[in-house]
Amino acid sequence: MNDEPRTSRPSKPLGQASSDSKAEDTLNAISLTDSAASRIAAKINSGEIMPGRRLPSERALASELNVSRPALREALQALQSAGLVQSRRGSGWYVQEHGSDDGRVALSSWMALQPIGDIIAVRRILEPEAVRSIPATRVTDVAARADELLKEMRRALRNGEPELAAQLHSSFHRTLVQFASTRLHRTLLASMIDTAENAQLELFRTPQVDLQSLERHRWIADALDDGDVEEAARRVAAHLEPAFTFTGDERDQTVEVSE
Amino acid sequence: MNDEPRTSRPSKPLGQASSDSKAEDTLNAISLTDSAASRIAAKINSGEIMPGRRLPSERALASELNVSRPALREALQALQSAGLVQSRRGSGWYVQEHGSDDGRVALSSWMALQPIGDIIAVRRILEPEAVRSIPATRVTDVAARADELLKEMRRALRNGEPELAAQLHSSFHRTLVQFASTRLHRTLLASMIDTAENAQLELFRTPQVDLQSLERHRWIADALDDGDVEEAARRVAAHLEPAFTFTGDERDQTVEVSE
DNA sequence: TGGAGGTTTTGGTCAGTCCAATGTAGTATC
DNA sequence: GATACTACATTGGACTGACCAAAACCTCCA
Repeated sequence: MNDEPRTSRPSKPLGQASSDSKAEDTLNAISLTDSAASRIAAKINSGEIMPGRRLPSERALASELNVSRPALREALQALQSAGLVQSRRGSGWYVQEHGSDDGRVALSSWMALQPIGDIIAVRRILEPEAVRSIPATRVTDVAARADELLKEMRRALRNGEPELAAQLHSSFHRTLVQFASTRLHRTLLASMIDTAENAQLELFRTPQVDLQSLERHRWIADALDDGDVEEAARRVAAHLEPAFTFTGDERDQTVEVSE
Repeated sequence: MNDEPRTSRPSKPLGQASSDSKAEDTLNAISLTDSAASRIAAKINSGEIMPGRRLPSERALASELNVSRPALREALQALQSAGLVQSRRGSGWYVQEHGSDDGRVALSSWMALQPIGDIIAVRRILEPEAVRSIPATRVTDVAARADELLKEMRRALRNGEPELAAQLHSSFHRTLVQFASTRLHRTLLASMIDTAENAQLELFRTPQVDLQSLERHRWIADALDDGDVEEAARRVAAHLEPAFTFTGDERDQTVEVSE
């Protein structure tokens, strides 16, 4: 077949635009898409393209990086998923601003891959701290909202709606942590709470457990009703104690080979 | 499930393409790629395709989801970036196993977008807890390694190698947290420490600050030398106090409008 | 001067084609 | 009969060229 070293693209006349493409060898060995992605990421992280600014158009970038537009688009899509860039139809690709919330999809799908037990364990560290950050002036607000959610939760459980209950349970926790001092703190917790929701669904399907759970949440809310944020934080920690939580990791379910 | 006549692809006002799917409206309104990505993610998260198993081939999946292969590939690439799936050339796309470490690239690039001040603040919560998890039997090991790193750090600073110093600084912190009880805890911290390293570089370039920093790390290591993990944890927290840290966010640099 | 309307640019999507890595079945060999 | 090798089918990787729609830009006219 082709006796040429595999560095050259098949029948591509453009050849090597850069005569010194030695450092790129390692990247080329992987995949063009990945290579393009890291080269774009490098442009961004190095500050060559500042946050908020526009990248060159797809066609321009593609020719600059010596890849086809489809390959370039795959790379951009990957970077978008990672929260590095964002596309605006008809306008261009823009470098994501610092602290923008859009990367949360990336975080969430990543978090979904983590063992639920790990998530609870880390929440046990982060969540009490977030509760401690509730301003004294807002404690009553939070307590009121928590009470409301618990009431709805009880109703949902009575009506045999475990999905709704699980959802309300997530809202309860999100309510508790809404005043975490930094956005990162809030975002991480929100993502972990969301991810845990699915697993918690199991809990709410077993009648005995769901009532226990409700009681423990009532216990937390009581502390808030008293305006005792510190005690509430302690109770949240206790609530997330491994012994109490569902570390379900049932790999033993029947795995059917669908064709 | 969805048998609506979506055949007419061009000239399709994707405004109200679907007559029945209400839940998908929001997705459909975005982009075919995104829609495909979430539909695949749904397949995975719902357990329809278990971790480790193979997805249908690109051609099959594309026709199943009523998108073209390029669009499908963009979606897959995005999911891969998020750590949900992984491709094996010539074999197929596979659902990533739980707890696999490959998603860390996604986490790191996401973390890199977060304000450095936020990162430090969250580290201040997670890092002391990780230090507390050092087993009594391993404290001397950790202490020895920490001492070693500090020595190298001092040498690097004297030799005017701030990059090396920053790197060693990261290693120091990674050493402290290596016994965090869960992988998620370790991964999050590692990612935050790495991200912070770049910002910390600034510190190590200013002679006064670098020595202060060295002193504070010495202070932490001393507690470890005494075998007092609890005290070490407290000192780590103090070390990460906002007042002490560099929250650099200089947006005021000249932004020139190229072209 | 200020819109209205057309033109250009840009991302979104598609079809068709080829290449290379992988996996497999079938054949030849011992 | 077991093993090694070859040929082929499948699959991801990549490219070309084209068209559409949204956005941005520009021109021209009132």
